[in-house]
Amino acid sequence: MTYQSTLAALSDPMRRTILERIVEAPRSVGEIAQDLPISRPAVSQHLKVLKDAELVREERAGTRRIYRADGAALGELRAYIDEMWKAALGSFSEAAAREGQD
Amino acid sequence: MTYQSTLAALSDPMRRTILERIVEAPRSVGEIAQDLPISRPAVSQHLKVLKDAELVREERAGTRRIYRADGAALGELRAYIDEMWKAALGSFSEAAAREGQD
DNA sequence: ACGTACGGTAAGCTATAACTAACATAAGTC
DNA sequence: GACTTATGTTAGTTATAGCTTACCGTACGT
Repeated sequence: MTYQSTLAALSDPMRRTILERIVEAPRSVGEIAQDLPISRPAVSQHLKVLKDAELVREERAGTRRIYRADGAALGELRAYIDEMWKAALGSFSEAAAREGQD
Repeated sequence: MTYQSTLAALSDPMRRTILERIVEAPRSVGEIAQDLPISRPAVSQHLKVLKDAELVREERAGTRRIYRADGAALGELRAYIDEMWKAALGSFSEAAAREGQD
């Protein structure tokens, strides 16, 4: 159930946008906030959620803080989704087979 | 951006529990509600969300409705997570390499 | 030491998600 | 056609997520 925080973090579109920027390249809070239609504190709050979910790591550089993507949490979520995906496909192909047979 | 509804649906723990049951085997609403600590209408509402997200298909059988897992939406989400995961690993290994080099 | 830049924190507001209880609907049963 | 079973729908409540504004802390430059 480690992926609870991961899924909760990713369910917000603004947070996904932020994470996508960070994944593309490590960035400071200011850089991230610059292009977004929300205030800098709002970005800070989103970053806290991402950091708590371990989707992102904070790295201090003087007065700035650089945020960098962390793959571990995504890896766990990936495994979970993958498992369910395979199981769901099985359920679906069963249904297809049954329909074809009738 | 098709995975917005998928992620929103999966972000709720109760909904994940419900989906996991359905993935394990197709079930009726009553069967699902039986083991859960929430009311049957609540289950119905969760199922609506799962159905709207196309994580689940409804199949009528007399007065009952059987819910079955649908792999398509999970597949799309899987691809998205996978892409980000790879990119995040890249970002992380860069950092590791940089640390090793210093 | 003072000023400035960068960013986290707190308080307060608003929208919405998740739940229950009560009602509505639809399909089999006699 | 009334009765029952199985499920969706509506109304109303409560908790919480996400936002903004205002404030606080910390590091660097002079």
